[in-house]
Amino acid sequence: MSTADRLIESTRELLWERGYVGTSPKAILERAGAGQGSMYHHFKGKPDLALAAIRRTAEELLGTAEEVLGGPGTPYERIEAYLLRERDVLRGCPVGRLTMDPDVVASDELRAPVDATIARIRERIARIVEEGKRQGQFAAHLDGEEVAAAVLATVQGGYVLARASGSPAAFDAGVRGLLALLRPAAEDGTTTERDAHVDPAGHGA
Amino acid sequence: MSTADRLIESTRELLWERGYVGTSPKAILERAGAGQGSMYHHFKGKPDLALAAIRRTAEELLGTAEEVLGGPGTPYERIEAYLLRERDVLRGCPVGRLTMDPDVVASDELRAPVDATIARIRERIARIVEEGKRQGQFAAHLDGEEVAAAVLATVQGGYVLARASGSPAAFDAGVRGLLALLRPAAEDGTTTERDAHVDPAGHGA
DNA sequence: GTCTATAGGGAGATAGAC
DNA sequence: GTCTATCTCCCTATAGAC
Repeated sequence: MSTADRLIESTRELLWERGYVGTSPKAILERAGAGQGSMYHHFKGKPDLALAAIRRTAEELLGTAEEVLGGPGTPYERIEAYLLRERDVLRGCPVGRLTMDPDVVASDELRAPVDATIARIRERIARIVEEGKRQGQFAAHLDGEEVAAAVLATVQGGYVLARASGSPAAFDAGVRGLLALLRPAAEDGTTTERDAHVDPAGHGA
Repeated sequence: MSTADRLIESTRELLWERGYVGTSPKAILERAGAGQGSMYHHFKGKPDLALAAIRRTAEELLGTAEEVLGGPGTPYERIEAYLLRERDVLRGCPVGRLTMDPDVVASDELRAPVDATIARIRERIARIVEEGKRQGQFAAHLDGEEVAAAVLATVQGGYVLARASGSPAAFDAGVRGLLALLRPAAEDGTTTERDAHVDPAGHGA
C-alpha cells in the first residue's frame, strides 16, 4: 500500500472514530506511520485528505448497500436484508456521522459525497418499495420516497440510540419495529387484521 | 441571568452547534462575555461545565417531549404530534448529536444524561403504543418498545438525512413514511386492503 | 467573583535539507 | 517522496492580583 493510501486509510478510520473536527493531522500521520512531509506532498492539507477519505468511504458504503439491495428476494426481503445486514452498530455509520460535524456540513465540497451517498441509497430503496407496491406486497397508499426515508432514518437513528445506551440492542429494536410495520400481512405469522393481496411469487400483481 | 447561567447557556448553544470536541472554553467565554477566571471559579473545567449544560438541555428536551406525548388525542395522534412537532431540523437534536461525540461517549458521566433522556422518551412512547394496542388502534402483534425505538430512530435519523442534503425535506419525508406505516386503517383515507378493528372512541376494545 | 498573566502542549501549515 | 525544523495560533488550565 502506498503512503498516500495509508494516509487515506488512516484518515478514514479516524473520521469514523472521532469525526472531522476531532481528527488532527498529527493523529493521522502517527497512525499511517508517515511524516508531515508525506502528507503535504500528496495532499493540500487536512480538508483535501479528508475529502479523499470521505469519497472512498462513500463509494465503499454504496457498494455494500447495493450488494444487499440488489440481491435476491422480494422487495420486502431485500429491505429486510438491508436493515438486518451485519453492522458495527456502536461505531455508527461512517458516512452519516459526518453530518454531525460542523466543518463538514459547512463545506459544500466535503458534504457533497455524504449527500450523494445517502441520496442514492434512498432512491434505490424507493424504487424497491415502488416495485413492492406494483407486486401488491406493499400497500398502494405508501410513497416509495417516504418509506425509503423512514428506512434510512431508522438505521441512522438506530446508531444514535445504540451509542446513547452503549449497546446495539436499541438499534435492533428500532429495526424490528420498522420491519413489523412494513411486513406484508402474509409474512406476519399472526392471525392478522390486515388482509393484503400478496403475490408470493413476487412476479407482479 | 448570573454569570454561571450565561456560561451554561453559551455552552448549550455551542454543544448544539459544534459538539463537545468542537467547542472550546475560549469560544464559550466569548459568547458568554466572561473571562477565564469566571469559568474556572464556577466550574472545574470544560467537562464539568459541559455536564451542567447537557443536563439542562436534557431536562428541557424531556419537558418538550412530555408536553406533546402527554397531550390530548388518541395514541396515534399523540405519536403523530410528537413526530410533527415544530423542530429546527437542520440544527439537529441537541441531545442526540452528542452521541456522535467521541469524548461524550467515552465519559460515563457525560453520556448518562443523554442515555437517560432518550431512554425515558422511548419508554413514554412505548407505553403509548401499548395503550394503542389495547384500544385496537395498533395491531396486536406490534411491540411497544420496538415501535418506540423506530419512532425515535426515525426522528434522530431524519436529522441526519436533512443535514446531509442541507434541507429539512428529507426529515419530513421520513416522518411521513413512518406515519403512513403506523396509521390505523380507519385514518388511511384510502380504500385499503387493511381491515383493522378500530375503536374510534379510543376507550378500549 | 472576576480579571489578567502565564504556561505547556497540540493544531495546522511552511521551508528546506536529503 | 520523505524527513526534520520551525512558526503562529489555539486549547485547556493554573496562579495570583484586585
